[in-house]
Amino acid sequence: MGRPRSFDETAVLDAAAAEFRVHGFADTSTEQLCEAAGVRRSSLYNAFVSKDELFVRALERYVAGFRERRAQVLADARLSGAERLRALMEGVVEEERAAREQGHAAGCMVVHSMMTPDLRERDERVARILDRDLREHLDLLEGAIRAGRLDGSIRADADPHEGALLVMTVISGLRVTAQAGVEPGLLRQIALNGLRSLLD
Amino acid sequence: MGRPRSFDETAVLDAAAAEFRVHGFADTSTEQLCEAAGVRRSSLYNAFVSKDELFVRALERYVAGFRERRAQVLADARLSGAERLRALMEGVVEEERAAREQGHAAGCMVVHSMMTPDLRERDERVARILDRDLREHLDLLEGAIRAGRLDGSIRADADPHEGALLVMTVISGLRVTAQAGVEPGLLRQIALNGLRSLLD
DNA sequence: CAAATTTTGGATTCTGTAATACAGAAAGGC
DNA sequence: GCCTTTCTGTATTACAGAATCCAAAATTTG
Repeated sequence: MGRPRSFDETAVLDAAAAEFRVHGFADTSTEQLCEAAGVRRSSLYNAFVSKDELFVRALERYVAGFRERRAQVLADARLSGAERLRALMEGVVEEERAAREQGHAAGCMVVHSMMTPDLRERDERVARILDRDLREHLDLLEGAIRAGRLDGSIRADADPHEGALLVMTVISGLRVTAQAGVEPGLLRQIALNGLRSLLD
Repeated sequence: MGRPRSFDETAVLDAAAAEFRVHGFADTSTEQLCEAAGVRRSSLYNAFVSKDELFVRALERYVAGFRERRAQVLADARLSGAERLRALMEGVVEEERAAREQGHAAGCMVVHSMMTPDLRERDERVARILDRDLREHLDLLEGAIRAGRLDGSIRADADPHEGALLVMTVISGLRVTAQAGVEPGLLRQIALNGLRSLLD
């Protein structure tokens, strides 16, 4: 009963995440969010309590999306361990390439949130989401690295945990480097070189 | 003539940079800045026009400091090319170790500023400073890599430009990873593994 | 001592923006 | 046709934080 919602809640979250990932929390106004989502302010506040609440939900959805795509790649038994890592990096590069076509870098909600301790402190849920995402990401990466050691595509002397942290570090670094306007082709090279300790 | 300034201008800039590097521009209030610098608001505004102006000057000084320390290491003819890169990474790790003792990660004004396109747009000086810093950083790195290729400490097939970008990427990535609370020892391992394509 | 300038401390103003309020139209279910 | 809910559009409020102002004390030079 009552008029149904005319917009897709998840579409709004995606639009919000798209803004937050490039501008970060503080530099994204509710105005921008309405604009990007194509929703009036009243509707937005009616559906999502506050900017903080919207951010948390957008972050949740953002990491969930990555979690899924990551799992898809990193646990794909058809690929060797090394191929999984390469495919993962390719995904990042592709994202940056697509963003570049729009005239900016892709940005990253996780990098922004990690770099902003105040955000984590103001809402413990943000900290929880980031911690969980990190753990899961590292677990998947370690799995892929172990698989690679078994199938011979990854150096046998590579430590899975250290290797996983390296992959995370390179991805975060790429997010920053991409902001300088470095071309996707170069980003790919950087990514592969960065993982050389695992792949050779 | 007149009462002399009782505080050291550069000390205030350093204190401001210390705040900005962990909280970023938007999440640092003028209150915090006064507090950190031990200066009254009136004095601060008297000496530095505005928060924006203070930020630009703090950023200038921040990158100048790094520029100097970098040049010291990366152009040290007594070290092999590889040793210079290792010393550079050691500096980053050491910074994070020191910050960790204070209970937080070191942060980075450059990473924050790079990730915040709005900042670069609002003040072209910020863009100029970042661009110049990037160029100089890459130049120094390329020099060290070339030196390493000659002295045999760096792989002969390493492309200097790609290598320099890799080093920058790894450093930026470390700034993010450090925020997750990873121990300095691990950070060092990550750094070395990340540069494996150059050092082996 | 006089002039100049900064400091202190607090009060005040200004501004951007998050958030609320509201009236009427629209779109469903019962 | 009635009830409920959401939508549009605009207007208003609330608040945080940047910036200004001020009067009195302090510290220097000449």
